[in-house]
Amino acid sequence: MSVDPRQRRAARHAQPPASPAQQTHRKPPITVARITDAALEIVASEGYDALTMRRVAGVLNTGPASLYAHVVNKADIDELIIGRLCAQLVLPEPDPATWREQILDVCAQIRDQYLRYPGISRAALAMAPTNLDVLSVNERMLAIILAGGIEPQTAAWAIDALLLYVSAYALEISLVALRQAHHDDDWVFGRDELIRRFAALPADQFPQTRRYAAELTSGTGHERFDFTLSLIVDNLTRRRRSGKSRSQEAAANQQIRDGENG
Amino acid sequence: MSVDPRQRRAARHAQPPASPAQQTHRKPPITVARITDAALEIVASEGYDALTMRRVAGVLNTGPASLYAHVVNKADIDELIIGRLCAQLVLPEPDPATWREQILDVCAQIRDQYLRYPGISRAALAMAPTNLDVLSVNERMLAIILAGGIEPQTAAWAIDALLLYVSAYALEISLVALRQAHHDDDWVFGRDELIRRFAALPADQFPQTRRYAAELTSGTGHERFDFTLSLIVDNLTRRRRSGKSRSQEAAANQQIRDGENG
DNA sequence: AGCAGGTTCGAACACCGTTCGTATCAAGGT
DNA sequence: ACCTTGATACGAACGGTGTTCGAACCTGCT
Repeated sequence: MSVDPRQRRAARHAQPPASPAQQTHRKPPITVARITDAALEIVASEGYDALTMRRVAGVLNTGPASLYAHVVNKADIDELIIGRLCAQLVLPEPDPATWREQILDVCAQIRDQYLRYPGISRAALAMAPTNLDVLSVNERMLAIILAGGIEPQTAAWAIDALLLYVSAYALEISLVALRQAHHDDDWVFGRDELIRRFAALPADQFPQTRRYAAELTSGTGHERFDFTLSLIVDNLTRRRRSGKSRSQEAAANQQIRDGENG
Repeated sequence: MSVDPRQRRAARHAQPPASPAQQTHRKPPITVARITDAALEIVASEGYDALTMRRVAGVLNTGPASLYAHVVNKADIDELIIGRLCAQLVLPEPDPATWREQILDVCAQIRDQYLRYPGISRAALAMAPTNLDVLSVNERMLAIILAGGIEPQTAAWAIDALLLYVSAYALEISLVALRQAHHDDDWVFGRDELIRRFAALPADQFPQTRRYAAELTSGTGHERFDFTLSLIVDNLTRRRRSGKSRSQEAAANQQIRDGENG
């Protein structure tokens, strides 16, 4: 019935475990799960740029054409690995008392998963928001923020902002890490080299950059990450609905859209 | 002596206009400026994925090998077009009274430039922060935020957060636009289709997504963009250094956060 | 047994970034 | 005038990519 892998993908969710351990034969069959495993293995060890149809097929001891019976596209493989990655997250039950820590924890988990598979966030950014696994993450994040008493519209946009920033942050970190690993030493600069370069800029054109080179290059750990996420989440609490002062909230929303050029 | 295009790139900045209008011959010579023009033309009309060495060479009526006398890499072309794009921004003189509007305006300009050249923000995300033109933008943004009385460390991290978010936002918008343009109609969903899909999700697993499908899919214009940027910039004012006399600036900021502290 | 349909996969297509070697061409030095 | 020199231009090719085609193969069912 399902020759077309598109129909396969449509029916991929909700699969019974089928028969257990029947591949006593020499060559195990190619499955979507094995393709996903191979792809993630490649990305984890060599980065997203090395994720190639031929490389995946090579891990599975076959040719690239064999994959297209199980997978529509390379974009389909991207969707598979992002889905697997989302499924590995541990999503807490929404708790109104600790919703802030909960949402920050989920974001940190996503970041760490992205960093475990360098460059994979590029696939996450390019993926359509149709996938069930990423929708599950969205659902849980929405539930957590709603439990914090934030307005639905604010919560929805906040989730978008958080996920977008997390992806971009992980992508940037991964790219410099991959550049370092590939060129091995130079052509990419460490923090000291970067400060030296900033100090060597023309003084009349880059006064602030020269003066604050240390601040510009700091944030080696995840300080920048924590900074931005706290910025977003802290400001969310100002817009939470409270039974008393609706006027306060109206003022806050007015403040939102007084920015430029609507 | 400068056969090597790397040395060309090093000497690319600060070029005298050289001899004017000497190409009275039939075929104008290939220059870095013409390569940049051709590349931007391609990206503007067909998107970043269509930016290819062969396409650029085709616009210039030559073969791909001819480009490598002027350019090191394709990454070098990426750097050229991002630099050109940054140079086209109009960066205001820092004004302590309107620093908030100024920084939002610069971000909106960057966003619009990114959207004018669909997918180009991928190149911006992947580029090393060494380029002079992007450093100029950084410098000006830093000066603007510092004029607002924000602490240097906070300002530096805020710039990073803003640029990262703007790039990711523009990339996402560009990608869905390109998907719409390529597949022409279906396989990509408009907002109505998306709401319908959200409503069709299993009720026990996606209660919030089903309930707030309208909020999740709203923000068609740049409302999401304005929301997030305001979120970041508004919360910056809370961490400004409480120091010397900054009366007018304090008044402006008081106006901003009038909803707080009664 | 015979058939049918899903699965595997070698070969190929069109395209990509990049390199090599050669042809072209303007200017400089006898 | 010629020859030399050095930079530019570019056809051809290499190895890699995603994807398709068609023929084999195997498996399960009548």
